[in-house]
Amino acid sequence: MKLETRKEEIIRVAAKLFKEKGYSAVTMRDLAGEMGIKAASLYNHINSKQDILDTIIISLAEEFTEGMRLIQSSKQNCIGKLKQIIQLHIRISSQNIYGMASLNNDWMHLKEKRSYYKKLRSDYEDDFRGILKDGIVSSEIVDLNPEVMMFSILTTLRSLYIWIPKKEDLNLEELSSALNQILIEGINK
Amino acid sequence: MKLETRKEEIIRVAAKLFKEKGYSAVTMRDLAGEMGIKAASLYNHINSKQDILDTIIISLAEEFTEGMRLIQSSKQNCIGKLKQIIQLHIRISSQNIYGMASLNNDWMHLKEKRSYYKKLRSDYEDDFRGILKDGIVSSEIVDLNPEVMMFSILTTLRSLYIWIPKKEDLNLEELSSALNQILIEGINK
DNA sequence: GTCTATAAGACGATAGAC
DNA sequence: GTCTATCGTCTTATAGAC
Repeated sequence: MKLETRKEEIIRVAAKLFKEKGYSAVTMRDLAGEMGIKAASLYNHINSKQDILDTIIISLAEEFTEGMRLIQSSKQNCIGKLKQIIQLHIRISSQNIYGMASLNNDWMHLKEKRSYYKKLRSDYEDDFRGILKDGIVSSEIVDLNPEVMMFSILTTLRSLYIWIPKKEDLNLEELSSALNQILIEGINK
Repeated sequence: MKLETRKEEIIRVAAKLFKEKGYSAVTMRDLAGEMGIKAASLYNHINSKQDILDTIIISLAEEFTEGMRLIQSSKQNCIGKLKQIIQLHIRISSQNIYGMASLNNDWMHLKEKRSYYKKLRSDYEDDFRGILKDGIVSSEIVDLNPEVMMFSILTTLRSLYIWIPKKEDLNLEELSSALNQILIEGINK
């Protein structure tokens, strides 16, 4: 297991603070204090506050893009792909709880990388929508507005970072199984 | 129809800016600029930036609390109450798209009112969970982890403010009907 | 009700010593 | 790699003229 560099430590601690207060409300002095050093010392490892946010968000967004690429290339039906998407979100979210908060809430503070991020997100949603539309055509899923279906499932998955740390007694296999049922079969008996 | 006071206008415009950039990233100069006046002039109508946020968030949180109180006092089964909760979120969210963003993303920037807000939210979730648990006991809904069911439904409803303005061609009755089906019956055919 | 001027401090970031 | 000192700018908010 590779040791964490100082730069990686800064990014990890920054993501934790960004989750608590949001990017704009976290100062370089806050971050330095949490690291046990002075604010000026941070600049020996990173270029700017903006760079930290860029790194956190873009690396996560690319991870989702790569995950979706693998799912798309697998030969499965709609329900199978949806279950894999649920798995993908649980895996990435549980591995990077703090970063997921920035991805969801602070992407608007990206500058040069903002349009790139929006392209990745938009492509991801296009793939997701395509899977649902295929499922409607093949009669695997109900013929309801695919936009509303995607919205409902995706917002649940995008909020996992809030709930996973609050329910530590709930293991990830149990969560995965419950979400598969709830999101796909519903809660009605 | 009552005319909007200057103070109400400031709060409405502030909520719009808070949705776009978050509370911390919006300056009083931004807000004044959007109003067509100077920043100092704002203080003739409001006490502080903090007060604006307090007003936006607490009034919405109390609206949800009151809505839940009415639903609880109505004699309905679990599914009936859930459908009313869906209606409640659609109604409040569509009437105050901008404010919902602050309620969801900027509540951590409350100061004196923060614990009051957290109490309202926690009570709301307790009521929601209670409805689901009753539904499990009466065999109306499936016997899955009520925490995960609540998480899934509630995060979808709490994110409505993002999606409603993006899908203006989708009217609210259609949205309501689709959400009832998706959240309760699932998407499986 | 809006303005100009300004207080008092916090902000991101840099220079240069050690 | 961290420090002290500091720059130039932006921040919320107030005082007082009109």
